Formats: sequence, C-alpha cells, structure tokens
Amino acid sequence: MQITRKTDYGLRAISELATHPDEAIAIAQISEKHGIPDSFLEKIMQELRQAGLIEATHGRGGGYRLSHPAGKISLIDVVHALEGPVALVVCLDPSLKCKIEDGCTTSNTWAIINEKFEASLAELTLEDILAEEVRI
Amino acid sequence: MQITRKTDYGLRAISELATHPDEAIAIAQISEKHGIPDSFLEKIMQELRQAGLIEATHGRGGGYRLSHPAGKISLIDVVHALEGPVALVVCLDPSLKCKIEDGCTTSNTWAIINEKFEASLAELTLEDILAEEVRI
DNA sequence: TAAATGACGAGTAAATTGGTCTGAATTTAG
DNA sequence: CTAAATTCAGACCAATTTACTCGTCATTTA
Repeated sequence: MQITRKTDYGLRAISELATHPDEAIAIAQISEKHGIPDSFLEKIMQELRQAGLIEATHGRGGGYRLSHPAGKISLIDVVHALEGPVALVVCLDPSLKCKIEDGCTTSNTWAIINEKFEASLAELTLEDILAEEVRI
Repeated sequence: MQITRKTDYGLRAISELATHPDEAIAIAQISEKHGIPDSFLEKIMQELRQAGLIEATHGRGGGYRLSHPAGKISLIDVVHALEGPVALVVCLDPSLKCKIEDGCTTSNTWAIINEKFEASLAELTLEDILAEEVRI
C-alpha cells in the first residue's frame, strides 16, 4: 500500500465537500478548482461513494455531499476507501499469507510501524484538517 | 514512497548480519536462509553498503558485516538507503515542486502524517528488533 | 592459479499507476 | 416530451515502477 495520487486527490475533493455542507458539489467544480483530471476524479468519487463516505444526487444541480459530519470522517476512512487495507509491507497484506512462519522478527516490527501509521491516520478527521487545528 | 519487497528483504538481511557481529556473512547464506533471490539480494546489499550501513570483504570467506553497532542503525536508515527520502505523498517529494501554492491544507496534513511515520521508523534500531523488546 | 566471493551495469517481464473513452442511467428545466 | 446536466459503469491504455536476471569484471584467499 502507498499513498498515491488517487488518495491525494480524493482527500482534496472530500475536503472540498466538507467546506460546503448541505450543498451538492459537482465533479466539474472540484476538478477545476483543484486541478484534478475530470474523468479520474469521477472514478475517485465513485469509490468514495461506494465506501459510504459521500452520497450523490443525479441530474442538473446534482453532485456530491458528505454522508456524515466532517468530524466523523477520518483520514483512515479515505485511505481505506481508495487504497484498501493499509499494509505498508507486502507480508502484512491480509489477502496474502506470509510463507515464513518461524518467528519472523521483521514482520513483527513492520506490524508495529503499520499500527502506528494507521493510528495517526485515524486521529485526524476532515474537521481537523479544515480547522487547521492540525499540529504535530 | 512505499515499503517495497526490496526494503523488506533488506531489513531481513541486515538483521541477519546484526545477529552475527564480527563475522562476514555471504549473500548465499542469507538468501538461502530467508528465501530471497540471490542476485536481487546482491543488489540490495550493494545499496546498503553504498549507504554506509554495511561493509564487505571480498574473496573466499568474505561477505558482509555491519558498519556500526546494531543499536546505532535504525529502521529509517534502512528505508532511506533502499527507498530514498520518505515521501508518503507525491507532493511531499523534495525532488518535485508542488504546483498548488495557495495554502494547500491537505499537504499540510500529509506532512504531519509523514513526520510521524518517519519518527516511528527512527525510533526502532536493529538492536530493538532483535531483542524483541519491540512493543506497541 | 583456481575458486569464492563481491561490484557494476544493462536488460526485462509483470504489475501498478494514472489516467481516458464510450455509452449508458437519472434528474431537472423548459 | 425533450434536451441538458449530471452521475454510473466498464473497458481500455500508456508510462512508470517493481522485482527481478544476466553477464562480466574485480578482489581476495587457499
């Protein structure tokens, strides 16, 4: 797993939604404002919607809005939606089985790093990001 | 940046060296023990050497050993050597310039995540890993 | 001098990334 | 009812990256 442009774009887009609660925002608006390719953003929004983070309304005047208050959506939700389960290292990917059974000390180490990473993602909500309360 | 198989292999290999201080370990030994492809491991060891983490002796009976005590080599040294600078998100890559100048709130957020990630890598040394003192 | 090692550089197949394109389906305005 | 604006869905694709391999050379020791 890695944080790709897709997630980068996705976070920008969903943050944009967070700044306009109760208003449907169309893809065109977001892509123009943030310089994200139109059709790529379309895909991203679809994935965010399928993950239940945002909801869409069709037709003229339609667009997307958050499914939950900004304080309830954390960075890890976005990452999970767009990147899948966080596995910094291949051997942590739940869909694979590590072949090395005998006390693999390094995988233990990576697991710790992985958990810390997930925790730091879980800590930050969209609300935090917008409020720029974010400090180190 | 992402933690690839290369770094995974690299950490296993250098940990192996750490368990045998003052002894030259050949690639063949490591690759066999850990199931790492021979010629790939060769490349990895070269990069670790070029980064100054390990040193090599040629010829019969030769091999690799740590350049520094295990307690002085941290996970981030290994990651830096094999993956380059840690930039979880493209826009944090020092070799690129972010095109969005005007207060990009999300890049600020990613920077925080990135720093925390680096810190958790810097915290763990090879000694810790081997001692399995590693806890959450 | 032969064998055992590492050093170096080029090359490559497969997977992933970062998209595009086409054609729907749905909603609203007129 | 029709046209425009929007999302939905899937196939497709070029460029890049990953995870290697191969061949040749250099160095050290027996």
